[in-house]
Amino acid sequence: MKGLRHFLEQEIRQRLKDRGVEVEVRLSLPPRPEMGDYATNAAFLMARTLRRPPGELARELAKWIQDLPAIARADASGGFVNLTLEDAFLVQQLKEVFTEDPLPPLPTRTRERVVVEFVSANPTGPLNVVNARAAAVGDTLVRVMRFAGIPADREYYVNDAGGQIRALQGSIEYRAGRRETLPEDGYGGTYVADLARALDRENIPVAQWAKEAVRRILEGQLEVLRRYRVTFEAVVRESWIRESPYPQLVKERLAPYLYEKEGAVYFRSTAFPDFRDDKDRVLIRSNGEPTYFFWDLAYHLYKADRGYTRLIDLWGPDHQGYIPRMKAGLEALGVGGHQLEVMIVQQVNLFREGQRVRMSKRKGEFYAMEDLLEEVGVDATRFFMLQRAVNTPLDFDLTLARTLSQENPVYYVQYSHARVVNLLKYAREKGHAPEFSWLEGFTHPAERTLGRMLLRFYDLVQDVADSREVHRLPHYLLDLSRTFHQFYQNVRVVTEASRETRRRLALVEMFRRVMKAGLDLMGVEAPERM
RNA sequence: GCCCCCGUAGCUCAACGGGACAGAGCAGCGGAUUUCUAAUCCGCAGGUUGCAGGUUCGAGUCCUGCCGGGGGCGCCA
Repeated sequence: MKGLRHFLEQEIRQRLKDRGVEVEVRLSLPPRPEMGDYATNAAFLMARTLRRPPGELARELAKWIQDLPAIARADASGGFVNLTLEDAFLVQQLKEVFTEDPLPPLPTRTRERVVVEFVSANPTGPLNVVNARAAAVGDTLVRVMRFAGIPADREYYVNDAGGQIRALQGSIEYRAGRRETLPEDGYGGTYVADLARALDRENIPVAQWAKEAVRRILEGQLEVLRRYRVTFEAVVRESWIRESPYPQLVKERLAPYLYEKEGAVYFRSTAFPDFRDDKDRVLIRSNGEPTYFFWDLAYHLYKADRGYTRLIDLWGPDHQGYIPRMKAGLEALGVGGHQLEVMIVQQVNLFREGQRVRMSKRKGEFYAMEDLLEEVGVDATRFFMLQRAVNTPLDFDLTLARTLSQENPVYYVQYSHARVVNLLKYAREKGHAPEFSWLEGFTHPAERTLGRMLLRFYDLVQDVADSREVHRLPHYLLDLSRTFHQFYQNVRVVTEASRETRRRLALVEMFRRVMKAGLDLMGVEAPERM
């Protein structure tokens, strides 16, 4: 068991079970480090059902578990039980958990198969900054899940059919002077003019323009994403879905929930109280054209059909109201509405020199994802995008992200990696290599603090994978960096004393591995020098 | 009018099933360096968690109402 906390929780749960007590023991960090390594509120939880005072139960609980080999001390404090771990146990864990380089992912621990769909921008223009946020989150979530032993894939959906494509066609025609007016819902960006010029010059038949434009725009989007270190296991086109058997399947399976009104076919989404849709939804318009909702259901059925048991979608805030009908639809399709998990990625506000940057100018020009990568780079962009909980709006400070200095958290973290690499290199030049087996205890408090922080890594990875709270990863790495910098400040590693040097180098090497693994999960570079 | 998200230090944000004295970074002030990289470290200061009630042994977290910001309420996608 690689997660220290998860391991201890199980140990304690088992011990209590032996005493005839069943309680979901959860360990947390005590408010102040001197109180111990972990704390549990289990006594409070037991108090309710056993109808006994928590303080008393905590003392009893402490007595029951204090002789566990991992535990040096268990102190009851109020209703809490604070645990201090045995140094020997911590060291043994460190040596066991961090032996391999690079750190290996956890073994598969579920039958679930996850597909995360994100960005899925319309192929009618360049990617924007919210797409950059969704890309960072979706990609990192997949990386973390895989590392945590949950099979997961990335997917990109292309709406290359329907009204917007007609609008694109019309917009290009207009820009090429083949049409009097811009369509009402047309696109006015300069990229449309560029496309018009190119397509015209290359003598592409006018009827092919939209198709060709979509191809080029999509390629451009995927290229920007590749530069951002995001690739997809699958890119699925709506035009392909339309030709597939899935639309027919949707019609058949939804039949019991369909009715006609005013010439249109409605899906009775309100028939599923679990998902609380306000009203029934049109599936087929009165003119015979299916709605976007219909094609989207077909697409999601296709996902389930490929063996995915959990469908995670990252949507923009303007799609909030779309969730209930989609879940109801999947329920009716037999996929199960609860299999769909929608993460709403909130907006991104750009600031430069403290001033709000207007993202959309007139004529369809806007600050695009490419501009962001060019201005602040991939590392800073990914790091900043991952730092906040996805369902809260994000203020992105371009000036700060660009700053090559102390106040920039990206460099703080990267610097700790560069520093540790340099330290190991220096040691090697002096003839010292890390020796794990010589690590038997701690000779300085900062060593223990660092070791304890390292052992949180696999716990964190599992927590992030389960909770989907990707922002906890950069926060942990920031914390871990701080701990390492403190260690570095307080503990001289390379000295004349060869044995002490080499056992300290073992701890240093473990830090390097964890930091490297953590940065990899975020898709952020781990520099060797800065 | 109804639905969803957000409101925590001057600024940007944490707070892991409701848990202990609400924590970081930045900005501010004061210190540490002829370094195994100072892109670092240490210290000081900074709070009625938007407001008012409620539930609970215990609320930033749950419930109700209100205020403020954002988004949605199409036979658009």
